Amino acid sequence: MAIQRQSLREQIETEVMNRVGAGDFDMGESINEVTLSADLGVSRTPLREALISLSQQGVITRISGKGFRWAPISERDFAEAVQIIAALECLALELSPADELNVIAPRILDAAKAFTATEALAEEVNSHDDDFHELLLSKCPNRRLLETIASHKVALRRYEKFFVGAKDRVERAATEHSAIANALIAKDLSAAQAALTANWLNSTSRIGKAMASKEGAKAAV
Amino acid sequence: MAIQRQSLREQIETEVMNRVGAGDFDMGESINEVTLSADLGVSRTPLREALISLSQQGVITRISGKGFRWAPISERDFAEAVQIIAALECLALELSPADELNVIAPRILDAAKAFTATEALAEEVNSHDDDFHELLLSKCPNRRLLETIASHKVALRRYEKFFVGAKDRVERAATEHSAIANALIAKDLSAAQAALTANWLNSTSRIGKAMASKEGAKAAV
DNA sequence: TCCCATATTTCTGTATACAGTATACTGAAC
DNA sequence: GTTCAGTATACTGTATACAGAAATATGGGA
Repeated sequence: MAIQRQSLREQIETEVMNRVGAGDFDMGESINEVTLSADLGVSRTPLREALISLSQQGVITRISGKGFRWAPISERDFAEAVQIIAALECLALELSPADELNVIAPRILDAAKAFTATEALAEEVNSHDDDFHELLLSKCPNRRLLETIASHKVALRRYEKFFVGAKDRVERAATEHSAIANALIAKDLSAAQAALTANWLNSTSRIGKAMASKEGAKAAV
Repeated sequence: MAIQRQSLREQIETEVMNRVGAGDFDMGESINEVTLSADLGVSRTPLREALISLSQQGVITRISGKGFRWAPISERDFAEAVQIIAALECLALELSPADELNVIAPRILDAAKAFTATEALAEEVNSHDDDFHELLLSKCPNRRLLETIASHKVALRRYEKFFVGAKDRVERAATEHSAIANALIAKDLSAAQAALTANWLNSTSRIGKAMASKEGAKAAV
């Protein structure tokens, strides 16, 4: 049994990010360390350490003397992160040994198709999406690269709540992911990269619309 | 007058990195928080916060329960970081508005040539190198990207000491940088990207040799 | 001499305490 | 009513204290 005593700081980091994903915090607002630490049932020390870690990942901004603040969200901010992730995932594909990529290509296609089978539960869709990308990059030998990608994806969790309502999300993802997988099966790396980039960049415009409509709904209340 | 009271944590971070660049620490070894904080004349709290920040940048690794450790250096580790930086700087060029890039292209060439004029003082060479890349990316509108690139470059400071002895470094850099600049002047973005990538990847093989010779010198003592 | 168990020390991870700065509030002058 | 000064409060940044886990040293038995 592999009980891995996780440090409080790490637990706090994941818990905070779960709450961020659930939309429990107002992005752009400042963070009260005392309140939050009390809410989590821990002291300020490990909380601050977790917040510093998250600020390095772009989830939080820190202003000297004024403490921490949830990094504001915007379509532009989302686009910036996505541009980086897309480029890095393309690099990861490029660095993956071609033969190993061929071996897993069919499985990647399966993962892409698995989408359509799911019910539209938001969490389940997220999980499938993560699985797909994880499998896609699983043969990349550059571990630092994989860590960097993961780090940037953390920042995107601030936008999770905007995804829940998207009806056509499942179909789109399945289509786009299948395109990537098929390109890999055809041993066409640059086509796979193009499809992968398209997959990411498309999400930007989707988010833009989702944010606009949610903002409208919010204003109506 | 713009006095900006810097937090202790930030000062520690820069001081620690300066010492890393100077080769004051043995990479791969564990970090004693008490000793280091006493040496810096601060308490453990801001030191730990700085170390956490640096661990996010890949300068330090942390093992639960065993504290911090200087991330080991190796040619492979260097190569991993360089692959990422090269890809991200290429992306930054791609995202820079073409017209703005044209405007600064001559200045970029000047910066490339400025190299040859310098004496071979290690610090001055580093500074020129940084200036060149900073100017090159100055028109990139994706701020997150620029921060990410900077973050990865911090990790490379662990290898600074291996650069000092390189005689031909100045000429090589001048040549490679000029190639980048000339491609930009010719409005050939992909050629510029190729030259930029080559510039970075070349540094990997150079580091490999430098590490081998320094290691040999160390073993001889 | 080597190995293992136990004791001791060291060090990390977390909580608490304190100081100084930023913010909010109150009240008086205009 | 508005503006400014002065005071009180809240909060961050840093230092210190404490508990528990690792690492190291000590000693006895094979």
